[in-house]
Amino acid sequence: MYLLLAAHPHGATLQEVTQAGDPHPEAPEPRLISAKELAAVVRRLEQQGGQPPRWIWHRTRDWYPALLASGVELDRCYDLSLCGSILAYSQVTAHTEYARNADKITLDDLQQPLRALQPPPASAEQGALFDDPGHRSAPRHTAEELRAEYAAQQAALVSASPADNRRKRLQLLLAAESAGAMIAAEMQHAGVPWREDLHEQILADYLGPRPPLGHRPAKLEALNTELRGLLNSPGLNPDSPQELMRALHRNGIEVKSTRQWELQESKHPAIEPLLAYKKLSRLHTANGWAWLDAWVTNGRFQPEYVVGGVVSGRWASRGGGALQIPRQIRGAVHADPGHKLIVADASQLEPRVLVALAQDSKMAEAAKGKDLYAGIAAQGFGGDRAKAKVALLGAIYGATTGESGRLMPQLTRTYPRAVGYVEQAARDGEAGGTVTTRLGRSSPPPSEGWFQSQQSTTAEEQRRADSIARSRGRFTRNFVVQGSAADWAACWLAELRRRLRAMRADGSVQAELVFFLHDEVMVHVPEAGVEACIVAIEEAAKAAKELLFGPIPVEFPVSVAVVDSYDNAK
DNA sequence: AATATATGCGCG
DNA sequence: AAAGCGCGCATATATT
Repeated sequence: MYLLLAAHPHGATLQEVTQAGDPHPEAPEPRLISAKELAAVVRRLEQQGGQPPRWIWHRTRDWYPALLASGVELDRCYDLSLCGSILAYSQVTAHTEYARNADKITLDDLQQPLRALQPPPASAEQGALFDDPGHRSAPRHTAEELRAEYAAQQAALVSASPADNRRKRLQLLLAAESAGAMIAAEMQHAGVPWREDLHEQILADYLGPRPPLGHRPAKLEALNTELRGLLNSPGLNPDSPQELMRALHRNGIEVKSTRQWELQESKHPAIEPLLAYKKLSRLHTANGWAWLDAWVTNGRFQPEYVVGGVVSGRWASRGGGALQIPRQIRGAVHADPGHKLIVADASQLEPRVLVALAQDSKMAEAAKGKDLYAGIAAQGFGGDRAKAKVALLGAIYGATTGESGRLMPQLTRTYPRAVGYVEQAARDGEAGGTVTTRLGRSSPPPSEGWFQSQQSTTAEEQRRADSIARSRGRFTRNFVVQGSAADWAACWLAELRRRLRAMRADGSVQAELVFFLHDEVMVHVPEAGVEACIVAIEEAAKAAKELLFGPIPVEFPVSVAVVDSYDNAK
């Protein structure tokens, strides 16, 4: 059953449609549901017997958080905004009317938030918000508009070529992207278990007691005093790069910037305390007491995950820097009593994805073991694992200089197919073309300005144009690998969600997905459910590989850690 | 005073 | 200007 939900000034319009997006011939007319009764109606439809419906809506993040807050969890959805973005740009559907009209319909339009249904009436009193005229505005999209949009998207999908399973894979991508949107909302709803007391202990150990507002913590203050002495700069504020640079120069430390890596080169006695200051200052400003106050509530860190926030298909995030939780404070991420955290990450995901994409059998040989870099080292780098790693990552990122640049010819000799694959992607990008991930997400085309920049006349302009072209080549080179890895991760996540939901439904294991970061997931689970969860994580990884690549002889191993505290994972 | 850009650093 | 991709955030600094 396909149920379309559209915003309405007084709540929502519900309409049953066919898979293709036509009005359902036997279903009743579209039905108006008040904001107040929405959650209950959705729950009833979700739980009536048989296969749960697929909810079709403009944007998952406008609807789902409120439903979750009301205790309603759904099985499947179709996110018109996210799927529309993919279909509008995908080369798999580039020939369709949908793609041609895309900039008219379109993304700008689709990505505007719907204002009609504001966040959840979590309680009866808050429901009153809806009666406040100030919060009411006409919805941007009627049910009919959304139905037509859905029908157009399905038509585009159906007219994609079935050859080589491209259509099937694109369909899979749309399903995975929509599932990802639900998972993102569910993870935000659940939050990462965060022990404020442990976090404060960590801060106290590194920085000293919590200082009054606007003051440096004791340890930073002490380091600052030491620095001022060592650099003969009594008024120095080391947080000011300009002041710091001048002070360093006065003391004969000839750096061009105040970055760590450059400072490390100097032997001056002020360097050590300076680096220590920078390290601690970073902790204080980025994840100190202010961070804790702002982002952790009732023992949970609840960042917003932005599905579709990165063109490659990776997720972005908002609030609290969820994608950059530093190692220093991971000890504060701690399972509830009687629970464990299962932290699983896909080992060396991007290189393995490259192996599968390029069908490089020689590199697949190297990828047989758990440690791909060791395998590569044994085959072509005299057993030097570090070298092998630098070379391979350099190929994926487009390194031209430095050690990894120098190692490229050696890598190319041993693995012409794998290197050839990313080289081709780079050349496509340099020429202004677009590239596509395994499941069919395409890189955005260059802007018109880009093509203009390539029409250069003078030698100086030409140099600049080449540099811009190469930069785009590095982007497309990386896009095919990073984006296909994101395809894999999306399927992994969706498959894992399915399994966890099944276990929750049969009452066996109450496990929750609480964190996701590119190639890593965290599940919070009662101790008794740990084994079942590990199986689910591993099975989901296998399933993801099959879905993307079929039965090819490339493994995507996951490393799993069962811990009380995140800092004990890997 | 408000807003935009640069710097630096954290994560994958 | 860290070789070489992607992101977010806090602070300093520049611009209006």
